[in-house]
Amino acid sequence: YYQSQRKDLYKAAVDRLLAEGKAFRDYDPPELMQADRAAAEAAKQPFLNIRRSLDLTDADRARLDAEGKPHVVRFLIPRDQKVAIDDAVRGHVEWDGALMPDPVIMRSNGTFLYNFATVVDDAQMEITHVIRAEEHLTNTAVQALLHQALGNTPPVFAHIPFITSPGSTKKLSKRDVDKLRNSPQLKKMFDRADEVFPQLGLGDSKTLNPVMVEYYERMGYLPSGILNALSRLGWSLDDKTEIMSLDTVIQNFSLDRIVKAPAGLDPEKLQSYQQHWMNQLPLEDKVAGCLPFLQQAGLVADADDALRGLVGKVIAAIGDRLRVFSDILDYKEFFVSDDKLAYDEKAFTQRLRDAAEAPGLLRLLSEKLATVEPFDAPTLDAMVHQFVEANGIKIAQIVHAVRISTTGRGVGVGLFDALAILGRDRCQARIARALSLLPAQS
RNA sequence: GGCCCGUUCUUCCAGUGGUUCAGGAAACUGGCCCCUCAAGCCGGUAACGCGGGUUCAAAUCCCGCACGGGUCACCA
Repeated sequence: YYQSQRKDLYKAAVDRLLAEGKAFRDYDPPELMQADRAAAEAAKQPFLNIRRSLDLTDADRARLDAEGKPHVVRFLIPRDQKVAIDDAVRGHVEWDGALMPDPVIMRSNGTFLYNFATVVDDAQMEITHVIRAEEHLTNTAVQALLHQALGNTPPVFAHIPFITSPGSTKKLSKRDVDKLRNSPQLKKMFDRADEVFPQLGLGDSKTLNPVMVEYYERMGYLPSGILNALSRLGWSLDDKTEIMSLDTVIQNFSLDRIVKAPAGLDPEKLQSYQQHWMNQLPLEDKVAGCLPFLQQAGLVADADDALRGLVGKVIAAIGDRLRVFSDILDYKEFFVSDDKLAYDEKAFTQRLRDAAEAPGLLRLLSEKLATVEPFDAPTLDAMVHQFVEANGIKIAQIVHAVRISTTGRGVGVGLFDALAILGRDRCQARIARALSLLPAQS
């Protein structure tokens, strides 16, 4: 709906109010009003507009109109009256009409103000509940009075708390991005944006950040995770339930369990809900969710069955380390060619360069790889343990060297899973390449 | 500044006069497990803003104070 389409409705309501003496045409120019306001402030008095135009006669108004003098229409606040609503969240809230300036309801150009249009609309559309953020609570005084003047049955109002910035009590606002960037709670999310979005060609945390809904979508968060986190902000089902699906929320939601105090977004907790719902997802859904990220990053080509199979195996190995779909980008080692594998310098040095016996053991193990049959994780696991025993070494002495040489990293999925996914040839090729990068030994 | 709203662990919630020396989750932390990182399991730390009332009994009701927030447009 557009206000511009409903002008006739608003006009009729204004005319009625005017005819009934519940509104008046105000010919005072805005500058005069501002001066009045400034004077009131200077005198430390609460501001109330001066109703000069109320003394105008019909003849005065006709003359002013003939002169082309513009006017607005103001709603005449009953200053001898109190207004009250029974808010579904906050309970009984009262205001004193004596303290409320007369609000403009129609501009001098003939258009209408939100605070008025919404009242006309709500009545005409038979709205039963107005549920909105707490920052609108003050507006409700005027709206309630307007409903009363128009003879409407007012809707039930429910003013729910807004969401605050993490670690703050202030309304979460896009205008504060720069401050938020440095907040300890949000810093990780900004940093992650800088890691992930450039790979996807989406800019960085300056273009997409955690105060924007799009951030979560582009980062590969699940709607169910976001929804769960948001649902638990300012509302609860009971004293225990944390994990909730949309259906659960729909079935159980009630206004009377909404908390009154504003709540801060907690990225850690969001992450925890997200993790839960990601773990619930069947493997094929995870594959479908991750593939677009790999493609957008240029790591894989169009999806065929073979690629889906590979991605499925990788995701299965990643397991619960996959929190959001874009996390798949942390496992590039499975998608790059052997000669393009990058090494984590620190791990490479610690596990290969500085580990005196590592190269020798690696060479031996690589030979063993040739005979592993089938080349799967359990068999590899057994073989390595045998190898460890046969050589009288500790498992740590070989495992890290294998990991860094085949995956390029010191951390990652289970080593035997990684080896099985890569397959015999690629494992041997990668080990050979890593060894070739070490200084020649006698 | 006026008006309005709010105030339970670090955070998000539970609690509507006694079954609560306040319960759950996240975070943090100790341990187990372990090829790394996670996850998982077991355990731990940690709160009723302050002051007055009312009552046999108050986190829960009342009053005041303090602090925090929202809002004060011919914006929506």
